[in-house]
Amino acid sequence: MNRSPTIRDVAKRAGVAVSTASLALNGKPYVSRETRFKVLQAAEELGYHPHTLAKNLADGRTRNLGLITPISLEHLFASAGFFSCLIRGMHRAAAEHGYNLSLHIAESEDEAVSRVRAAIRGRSVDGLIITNPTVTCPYLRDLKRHRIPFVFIGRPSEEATYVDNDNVEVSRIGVRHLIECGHSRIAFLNGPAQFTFCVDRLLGYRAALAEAGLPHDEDLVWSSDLTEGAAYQVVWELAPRHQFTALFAGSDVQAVGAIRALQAQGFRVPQDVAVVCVNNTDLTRHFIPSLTAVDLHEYWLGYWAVKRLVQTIDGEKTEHPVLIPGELVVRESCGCQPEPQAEGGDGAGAPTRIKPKRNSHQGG
Amino acid sequence: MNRSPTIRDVAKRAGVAVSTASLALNGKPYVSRETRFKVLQAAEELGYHPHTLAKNLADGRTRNLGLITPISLEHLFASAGFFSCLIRGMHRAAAEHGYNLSLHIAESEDEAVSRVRAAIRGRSVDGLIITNPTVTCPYLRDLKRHRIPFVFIGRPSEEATYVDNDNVEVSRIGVRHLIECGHSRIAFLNGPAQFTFCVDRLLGYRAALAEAGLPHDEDLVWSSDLTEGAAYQVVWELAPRHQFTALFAGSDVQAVGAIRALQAQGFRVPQDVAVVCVNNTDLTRHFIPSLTAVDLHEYWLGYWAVKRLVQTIDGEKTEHPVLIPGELVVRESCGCQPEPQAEGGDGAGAPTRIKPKRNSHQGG
DNA sequence: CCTATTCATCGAACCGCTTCGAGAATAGCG
DNA sequence: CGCTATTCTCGAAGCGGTTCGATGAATAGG
Repeated sequence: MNRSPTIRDVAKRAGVAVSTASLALNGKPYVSRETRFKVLQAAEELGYHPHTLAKNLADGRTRNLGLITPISLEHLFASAGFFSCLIRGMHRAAAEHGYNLSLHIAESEDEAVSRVRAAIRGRSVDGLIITNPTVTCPYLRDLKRHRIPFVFIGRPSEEATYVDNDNVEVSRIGVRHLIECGHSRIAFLNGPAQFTFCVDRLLGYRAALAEAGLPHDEDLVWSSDLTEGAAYQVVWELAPRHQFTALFAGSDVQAVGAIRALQAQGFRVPQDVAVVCVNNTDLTRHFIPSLTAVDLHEYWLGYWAVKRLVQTIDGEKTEHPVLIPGELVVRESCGCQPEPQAEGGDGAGAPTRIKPKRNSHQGG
Repeated sequence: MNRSPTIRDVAKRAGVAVSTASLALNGKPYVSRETRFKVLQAAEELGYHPHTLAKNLADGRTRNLGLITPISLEHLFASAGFFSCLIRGMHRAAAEHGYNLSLHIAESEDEAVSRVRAAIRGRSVDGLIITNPTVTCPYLRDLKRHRIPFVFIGRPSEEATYVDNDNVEVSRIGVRHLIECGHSRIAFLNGPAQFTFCVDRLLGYRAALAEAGLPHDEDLVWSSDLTEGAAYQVVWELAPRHQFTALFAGSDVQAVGAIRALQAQGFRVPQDVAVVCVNNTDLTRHFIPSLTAVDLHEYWLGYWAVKRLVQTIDGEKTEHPVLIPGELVVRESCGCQPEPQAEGGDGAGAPTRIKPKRNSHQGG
């Protein structure tokens, strides 16, 4: 009937054996010019296209990459458009290497574990990318026992291949900018220390100060949940008790909470307190004042995660992590631009981008 | 030797034929109680888990659903966290029906077409979900010719199964709220008419006015691109030339552009002009004033799209579209003195809002 | 001129599962 | 008790590819 043509049909039409057809179709050696031509022609005429599943079953590769995402950290994702960018980057790398991306979203860590296991058991993927590894990392054992290639997005606590933002650099860039704007008393509103990225960012904050020969006042290091309300409260409480002229916030949403608190206490932003934050989002673009932010390049995070995973699958040993540099996007909140941006231009008003020095973050 | 056990191993250990093992394992009838037990036990002992690929090849189903997304409309996605929500909803429905989700992102419509074709040829999916169908809809022919089940997200121009926001309702809800706040001269900043959702929303706008017995002034229907800058320009130009006390904006970003323009001209929001917009996002939550918005429930959009697709795959004929209702989230920009109402959802950044001015005494 | 390689092709086995048709055993019924 | 249904089990034939080992033919080497 209308059954789509198989390689057997092609072989028959070309007058060759199935095995020969397979070789020809796949560009393998040991096929004469004419034979190859005959086969290709037959395939063309028949409108032949290989059956993915069959191919995969036969050669034992699924050509599938699984993305495991415990969405419990959803706000982190959703807020930053993180997820979309990440996925796009992953998708591009996957496409470059002929892989497919399949999604495994989990509402909880337990569910994430069971999804990892299901993927392993069903042998439905050649490798796994796991975002937001937690401290416990319960799947690690399974992954290692079954020798299934995997890459984490985000720095895990235990040793494992991972791709992450260069969070030390990220905050260093942000703080350095504030220093360059002339500030020396810079508060840091960090996220909860349970996240490795917050730990790393604190290092960057200190590094920037040290670099500039500025004293480091531990009292200026604050911390709040990633919500606006939490940030508001912390800043509301701590701001009056300290001397500072600038604030570096761990996220766009925290920055907004902080700014509201500051304004409520009579500080003007950026005149009295300059603000720079992490995460370049719609919010930082459209907030008033628009927020100077460190862009995390989530796209490349996803891209390199897949790249790395593919390398692992191909048996290349690449132990050291990939770190994605951040990039400063200067807007109004840091107060270093005399004029507010041109109104009505192309949306957010063209921001000034400051290129970070290129990190040689990729090995080969 | 560490080869994972196959159904043959199970059969052998249970002392039955492979075919019997298969029946037992899959809970099919015509297997005696004891035999079934023996097989299950053997499987358990061996740690047997079926090989997805083999299963799929054998019974001709891939258990894969493809998501085709032309990302050209990325800003639409990214800005609303649209994509993440959509995907989560899709994922949930897919999981409920035992399907897998595989991603096919395209940077252009051409690429989308080729991805659709590739998916069809490779027979790698049982069905396709296609977001943002365009007017031309070039894949439609292929889809129909190959009889592959598909569902659109967004109303297509041609006839086809689709799931969409109930865009007429969406704007009707928003405008109705403004009317209830006492406004009668309500401007509408719509998006480009090339999008079906903009067309629909205009209908809703008119319906709301008509319902309330208010006159409809065509001069108050404006339109701009979905960017802040475009919105700013349009409002900047048109606002002074018309009498109005409220504005309904087609998106969060447009609303921000409009508000900036209004403020630049000396209008206060919400005192002089009340604003309500479509899209409940981080931006609407955290902007000052926070924006009253119609939440689009993208999660359910994704959920129902998959649900519908599965129905189609199962051969149920369900021609009429699924329309997802919107939901009004009242905040400050409409000026109607919002209650501290609980927002639907998980509370990430929900209006546990701390109000800077009025409530400054509440702190702590 | 004869043998050792290399090249080109083929048939068969296989990947791991489902399903079909057939046969044996048991049950139902007049 | 004989005959048809029903229940249970089995072997074999796919699903649509890849890959291995064998077989000639062509080429090269001595």
